[in-house]
Amino acid sequence: MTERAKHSPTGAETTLDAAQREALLRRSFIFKDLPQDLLAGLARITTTRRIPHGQTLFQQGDEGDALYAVITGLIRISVVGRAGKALTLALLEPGDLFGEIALLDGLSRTAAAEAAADCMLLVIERATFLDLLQRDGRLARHIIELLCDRLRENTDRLSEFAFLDLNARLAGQLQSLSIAHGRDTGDGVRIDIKLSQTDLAEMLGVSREAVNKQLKSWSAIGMLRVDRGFITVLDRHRLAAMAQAESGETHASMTKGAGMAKSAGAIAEKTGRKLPGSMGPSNGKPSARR
Amino acid sequence: MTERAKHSPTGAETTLDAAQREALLRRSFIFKDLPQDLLAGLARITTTRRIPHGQTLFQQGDEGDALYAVITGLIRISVVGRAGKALTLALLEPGDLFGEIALLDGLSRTAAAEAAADCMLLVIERATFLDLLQRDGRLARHIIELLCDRLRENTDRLSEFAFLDLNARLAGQLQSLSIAHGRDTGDGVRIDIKLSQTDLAEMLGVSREAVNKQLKSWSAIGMLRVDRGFITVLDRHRLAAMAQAESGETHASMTKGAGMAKSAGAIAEKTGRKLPGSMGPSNGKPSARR
DNA sequence: GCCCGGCTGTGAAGCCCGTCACAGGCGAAA
DNA sequence: TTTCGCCTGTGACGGGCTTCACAGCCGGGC
Repeated sequence: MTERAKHSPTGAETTLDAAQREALLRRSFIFKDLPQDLLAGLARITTTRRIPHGQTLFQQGDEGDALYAVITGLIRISVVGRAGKALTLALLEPGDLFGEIALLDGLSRTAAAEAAADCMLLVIERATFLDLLQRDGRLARHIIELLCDRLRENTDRLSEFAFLDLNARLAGQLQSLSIAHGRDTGDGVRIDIKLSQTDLAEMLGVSREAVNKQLKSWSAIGMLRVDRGFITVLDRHRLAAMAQAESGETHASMTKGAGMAKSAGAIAEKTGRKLPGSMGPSNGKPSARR
Repeated sequence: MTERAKHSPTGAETTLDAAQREALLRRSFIFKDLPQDLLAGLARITTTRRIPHGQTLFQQGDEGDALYAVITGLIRISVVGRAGKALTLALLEPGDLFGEIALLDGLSRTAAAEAAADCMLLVIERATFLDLLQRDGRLARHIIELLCDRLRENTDRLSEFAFLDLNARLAGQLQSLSIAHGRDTGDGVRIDIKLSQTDLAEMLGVSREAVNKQLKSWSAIGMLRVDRGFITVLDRHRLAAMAQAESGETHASMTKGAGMAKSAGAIAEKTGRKLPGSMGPSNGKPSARR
């Protein structure tokens, strides 16, 4: 695997030949079944870009003139409130696409993107992409599916904010993270990305201190272990149970038959959060609560 | 204007001729510039449906086999938490489309839809619509714009949850409502839909009591008037100011230059919440915080 | 080595807002 | 008209989180 992209220490454009770029494109479900020739054409006009850890790629409010795909690394998507507090909307991993909204509707970026690790990205310019979009109906279908996916995630997220307390949200977040970035060790699932408690707090929209205390109390009861910034989930059933708990939990036996929709999987040993009858468009990957 | 749709007391299918349906379709920006023949074809296979106030059209988790457009009335889109609490995601008025997500991606409905007033709806069956979607690229473009719009609204909503307290959110909600449903009376803008305080609470994801108290305190200082369930905004500048306030408001002079993006308009006598440079795809209407 | 910046851990104080518990009002149905 | 259900209004109380204020730790740069 001819690694020609390793140098270029400045973090600017790097070289990667068209065939390699095409292979990378195909990893995103959006592009994966475009006709060969279109994809090859697209690969030719696509560029790659390195972003060092900590650098911001664009700010909320910027012009949206490109679409990105994560090749390696981790991208954090976030918005900031007027008091300077940040809310992390998503953590994107290799294979994920981002920046599509502003690109598609031509308005300003809804959120900022920042490298949460050294990243390599694939960049597709606006004009290029829109052109391609016009030419192939299948691409439009895929974009629509992508957007629907996002919309569903957003709705879920909103429900969590509205219905769950810090406790449950944190548990849920840890579940998602352990699915997306977990590595199975002997005694539990270790979340293999370095996340400060501040990072976690910003994902949930709560204070760092509150996260700290909850984490401590859970590691006290042996539900998880926190080791130099890395979290290992030791008892994932208990974690799942926590994630279920509603704020005003009168554990009355669930009024109606409805409402189950979202639970179901989590307990019964799941890898993703898809409904049974579905077969959606998505990646195939479990989509770590972006 | 031959009103042939007034009877059918059962609330089932009503008659409305194809030309009328076509005219209605054209009111949604999604359809408005489809080629004449396609639109006419679509109108022919479209049906209308009446829903009496209070009836639910579909539940969260149902199969999504149709797309709807509101002709008259008001539709409430909401999700429920396990404790039975509801969160209202949107209040849709004539011209608005809904039910597109489940229809497009084939998964289950993300939320429930219920008539918040007697409604007349336009119904487009799944197969019909997908067929049309395949046939006309412009439709896909419009759908994409619609979805982007929704996504932006969702992100905004999420920020509000994360950054603003009840106070500010309520103010913001009233602002939006007064834009979407306000009628200018001599002494202020009256919100012309009947909303119980419970309704308001469910839109914000807070308790009814809290809404009541806030509303009282505002009417005490003359910022608004509450009269038999109808709210009139008397001092909309003050209301806008309240909507700005951040929870942890240290009114330190805003650390960075960024972050303004969302404020800007509200103070300076605005009618909508669009950024200056924008002019998005949206309806034209100010999009009442769905 | 040593200092500095960012992370972690913790306690105190307080406030926002949810829950509970009523009381009263108004409109619609009986 | 009376009743009943739903909406409004309000106070008490408590808890969950935030903010503030430190202290200790660890790693990395000089």
